[in-house]
Amino acid sequence: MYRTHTCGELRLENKGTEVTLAGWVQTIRKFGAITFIDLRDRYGITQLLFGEDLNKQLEENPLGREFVLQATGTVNERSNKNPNIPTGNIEIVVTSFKILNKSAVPPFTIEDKTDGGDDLRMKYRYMDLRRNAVKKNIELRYAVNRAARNYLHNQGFMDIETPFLIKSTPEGARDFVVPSRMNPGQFYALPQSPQTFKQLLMVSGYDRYYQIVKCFRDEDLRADRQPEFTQIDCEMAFVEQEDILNMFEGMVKSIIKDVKGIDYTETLQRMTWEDAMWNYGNDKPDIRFEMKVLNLKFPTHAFADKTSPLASGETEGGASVSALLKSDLMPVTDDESIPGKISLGFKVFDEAETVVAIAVPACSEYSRKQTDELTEWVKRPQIGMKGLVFIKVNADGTFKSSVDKFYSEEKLKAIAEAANAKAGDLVLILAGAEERTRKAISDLRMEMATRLGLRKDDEFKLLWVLDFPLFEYDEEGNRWVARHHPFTSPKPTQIETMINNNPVIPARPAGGENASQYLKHPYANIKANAYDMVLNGNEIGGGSIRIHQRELQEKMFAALGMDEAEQLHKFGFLLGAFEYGAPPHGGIAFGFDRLCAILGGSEIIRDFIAFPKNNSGRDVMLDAPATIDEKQFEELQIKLNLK
RNA sequence: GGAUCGGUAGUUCAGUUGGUUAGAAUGCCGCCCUGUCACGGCGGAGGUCGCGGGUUCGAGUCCCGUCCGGUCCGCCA
Repeated sequence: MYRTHTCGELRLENKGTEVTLAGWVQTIRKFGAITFIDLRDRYGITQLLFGEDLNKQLEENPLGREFVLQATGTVNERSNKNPNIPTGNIEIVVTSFKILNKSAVPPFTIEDKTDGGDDLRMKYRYMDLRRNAVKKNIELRYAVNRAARNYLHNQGFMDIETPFLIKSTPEGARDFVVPSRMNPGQFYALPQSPQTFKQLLMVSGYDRYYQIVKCFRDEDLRADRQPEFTQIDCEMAFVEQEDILNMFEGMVKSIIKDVKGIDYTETLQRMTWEDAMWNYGNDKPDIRFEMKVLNLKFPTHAFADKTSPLASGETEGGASVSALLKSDLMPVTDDESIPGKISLGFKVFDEAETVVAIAVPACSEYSRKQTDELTEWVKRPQIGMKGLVFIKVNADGTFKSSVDKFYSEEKLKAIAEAANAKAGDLVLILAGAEERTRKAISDLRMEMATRLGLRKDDEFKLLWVLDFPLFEYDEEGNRWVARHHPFTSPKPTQIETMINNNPVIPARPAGGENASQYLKHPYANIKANAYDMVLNGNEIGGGSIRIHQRELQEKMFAALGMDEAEQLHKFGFLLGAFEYGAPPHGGIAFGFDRLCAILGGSEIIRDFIAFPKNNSGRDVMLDAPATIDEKQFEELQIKLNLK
């Protein structure tokens, strides 16, 4: 027997017991005659005391960090107790010990605050995983896994495995492909998700399915994106959107309760996609803080139902304009060559498709240097704005703005008030093309919140975002693509629109700065029966009510530019299944790694995966991917043609 | 595909306008120490400044190329 107890369980009540522990040497503290050794395992750390009588043995068998050690001795009450660890009241007075295995000197310290950099820790991940900081992430991951399984099992869901070797259907993400030796020249693809299989399971009558399952996408990586990642994949039959929302709101609350001990009792806010874009510039808004977006000028084709609280009813080049944008300090000359176009007097706002603002709390004291720095921040290529307009709402009630020469103080005041700015706030205004500007104001909002410490990683705010557009326009391919996926059903009232309109869009006029031409097509306004769950500004889950009739599915494929032959080749099995009694169904999939990371107070999913890949998709420990043997190429009848 | 930051001792980093023998902390090795738990004290070893080329009397420092890593944009149905 290697051990009688773990290194985390002995307490004062075990005093006098003879025990044997096994673990890794964390630290050695030598004091001439006596030696302390902290012995570590998965469960904790226990101090071993080596007395004078063992000195000779220690000299003959010198210990080092990370040696695997077995020690037998008696549990003793410490004379100097350590309140920082659970076993701090006791120590083991060692009577005999055995080195089970030696260790080379580790390249970094196995401590919470390690001295090792990311790259090195990944190369020696098996040692990095010994560190408490990593271990508690892996433990949290397992806790989330169990919580999800418990909830779903109790709700009657069945875990059913689906295959990993499937067929490539190059829609959306790039597939990882696997050559087939038995079928030379042919390839499997690894699933980007078990989407079609879970739909087929609904057709088969397994009306509550789930799987915590690996998915694969051959796309570039990010801090929150890995080429292989895990989803909590779920599907239900005989459900409407409402049923799914309630079921999975329950699941996430149950996970938060089990894992974090937090009773998340409030019903999740539901926000339409359009409201999210309008008020936050983002389809996954972080609602832990306010700082909502004020729309001063916006393209009416992008927000059919929206009017600015300050809209004067005037329009300019298809955009709705707040009267506040009209300069009252500079002469206004209406450009009569464009019917309906109104000149505002301030060129930057004149030329912009969209003008949006946020009020940043308690930043009116920003110095010139700080506002300049913010301006540089929005001008970076990643944000891509040409500049930043600000209004300082001073504590004494005065206003100071970078556009003082265009706007009277009354007007600045009215804008600031409309943006909900209080005395001491700083109003930031961005102007430009719709999509870019809206993304920029969202990025700026998040950045300012981060700087102000408003994004607390121990606070959790959930949200449903609903009514996504069904289609998105791919300018490069000059075609519509499914925003969610091609199995998502449109809102029933909009099926007509989908059927009765030609998906083809006239080519965009050359040199047009306005990239949102396609937004004017009827397809742009078709909304999907789709929903995302958002946690602290991160999309943690998304799903939809699916199409379950062959006719509509064919229409959808056709809208995405697939002819009949292609449809049958890629998805014939699904279209066939829909002819044999497919029930109405829908589902959702949660990003398991991401959910774990956020619950762990991080956005870096790598830290919550035992053996992750690096930014270039490499496993630096295995040094994979790698070349394969010539023999393997021969068996596969594959020749490299590297460029 | 693109942008950007970084690569100097085992490790984490500093290294000024180009200028003598490239530093610190930590780790490692040795000696001392009977109550430490970030132990302490004294001493020691440890460097192809990622790699290749160039400019220069002289390059860790400047230039070009390249490799590796981080972050982001594109991409991620």
